[in-house]
Amino acid sequence: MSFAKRDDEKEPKSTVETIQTEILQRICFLDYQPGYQLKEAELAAEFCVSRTPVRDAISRINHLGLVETRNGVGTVVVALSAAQIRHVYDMRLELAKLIGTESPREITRNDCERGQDLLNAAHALLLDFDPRRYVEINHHLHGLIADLIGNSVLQSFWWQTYYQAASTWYQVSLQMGAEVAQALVAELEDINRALEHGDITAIGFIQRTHIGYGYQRINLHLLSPEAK
Amino acid sequence: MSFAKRDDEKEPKSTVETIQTEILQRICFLDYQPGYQLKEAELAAEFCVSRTPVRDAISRINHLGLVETRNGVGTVVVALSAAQIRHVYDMRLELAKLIGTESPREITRNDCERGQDLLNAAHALLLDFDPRRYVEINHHLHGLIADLIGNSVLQSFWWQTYYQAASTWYQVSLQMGAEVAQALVAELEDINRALEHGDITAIGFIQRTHIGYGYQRINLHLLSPEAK
DNA sequence: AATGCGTAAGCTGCATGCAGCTAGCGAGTC
DNA sequence: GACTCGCTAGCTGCATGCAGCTTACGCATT
Repeated sequence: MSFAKRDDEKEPKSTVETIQTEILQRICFLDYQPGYQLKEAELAAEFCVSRTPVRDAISRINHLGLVETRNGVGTVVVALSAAQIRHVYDMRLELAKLIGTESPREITRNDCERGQDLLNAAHALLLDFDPRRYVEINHHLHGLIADLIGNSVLQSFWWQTYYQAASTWYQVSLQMGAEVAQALVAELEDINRALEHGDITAIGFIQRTHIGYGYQRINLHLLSPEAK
Repeated sequence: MSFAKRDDEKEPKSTVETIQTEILQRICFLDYQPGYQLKEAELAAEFCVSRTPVRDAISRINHLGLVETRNGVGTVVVALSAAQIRHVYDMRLELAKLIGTESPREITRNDCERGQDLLNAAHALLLDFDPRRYVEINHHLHGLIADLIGNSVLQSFWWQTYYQAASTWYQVSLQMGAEVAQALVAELEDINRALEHGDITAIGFIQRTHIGYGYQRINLHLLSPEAK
């Protein structure tokens, strides 16, 4: 099981993996919005490589369903339908319940420190909100929790649904602004409490709760934007 | 969500997808056993294409964790550890429970007929057992059930765990012989009953039950072969 | 002015050649 | 005889060129 990608792991990643992660982040952070056309030659020039590794990276992202490549046309970032977003969130709700049960690993002192760092960063966000920073903190929080999952298959699935859902978060944060920061602080406080107690099962349920909240926000601000 | 692969869909598949499916089946059917070294040039010659599409196909299979590519060495079929097999089965047990709940589609007359065909094929297997035929029927049964899943993310995950577990089934069928055919007949009888009643939730639980039986067989015959 | 067609530009899919890496074998040395 | 070093065969990673497909623009016709 090797597809649980992390962007802060220490070992040097291959060229293709680097490009893949970069493109993925640009999609999640909405640098590439739905409908944007990725051109292999363009990306190849930017990363100073040939089209071959770029093609490879895009081909892998295809598996997540975030882009669609058509011959003679190009690779476009897909706009997930309301039904697909619901499917992703339904699965995340179910997967969250399994985090605590599927052979988790022990919580270490290091985990607690990472949680505290993230909480501090979230507090800073309350004073000076920045959508990109918000998504970055979310990203690190996801990495922290994914690391606790012992079942490698579940870990992989958890990452896959994360990437599929991430861009919607960013859209919401653009519309709601600092409001989402408060929700993030609340989530991190809950999670830090659970980390201190070494209670992974609780972390799963906390995640499940806040995923539910997040989906409510998406329903209000994306799928029914007239209610804004 | 485009990675729910089927080998019997009607639309013409691209070269890369064809090669990918073929290699995947060879791994699942143990034509390529763990440790076998896939050579791009060799496969390219066999499929009468260049190394490029073969590389692409192998790269995609990498996501399933079934092969591992190392520079200068080659691509070898990995042997899943006992822990990984357990992880896959644990996840399949959980996913099976969701089949009936995550927005399934309606059961049609066609589904029932496909189920009957498979049952007949399984009955034939009782008289003249053939391990490959056994796996093929299992494969079609999986396709039938995966088609009933309405949640595209769950459908994708269901296929992913299927490919990760399939090769272990084949190993067991080689050791147990006709015995597994009886289990397959029993499973298909249960599933056909549920199909006739249009009860998808039941199908999920039936799958869950028989996945449990399958894991027991694997524990007996693969992970503790001395108990044979 | 509207419509149909042809053509060209731009993109992806694939083939091929070369560079870099790895492993294994054999010669040389202690 | 055992061990070490170097070389070579074979593989993957990447660059580049060409063919095929798609789209859009412009021109001619009605």
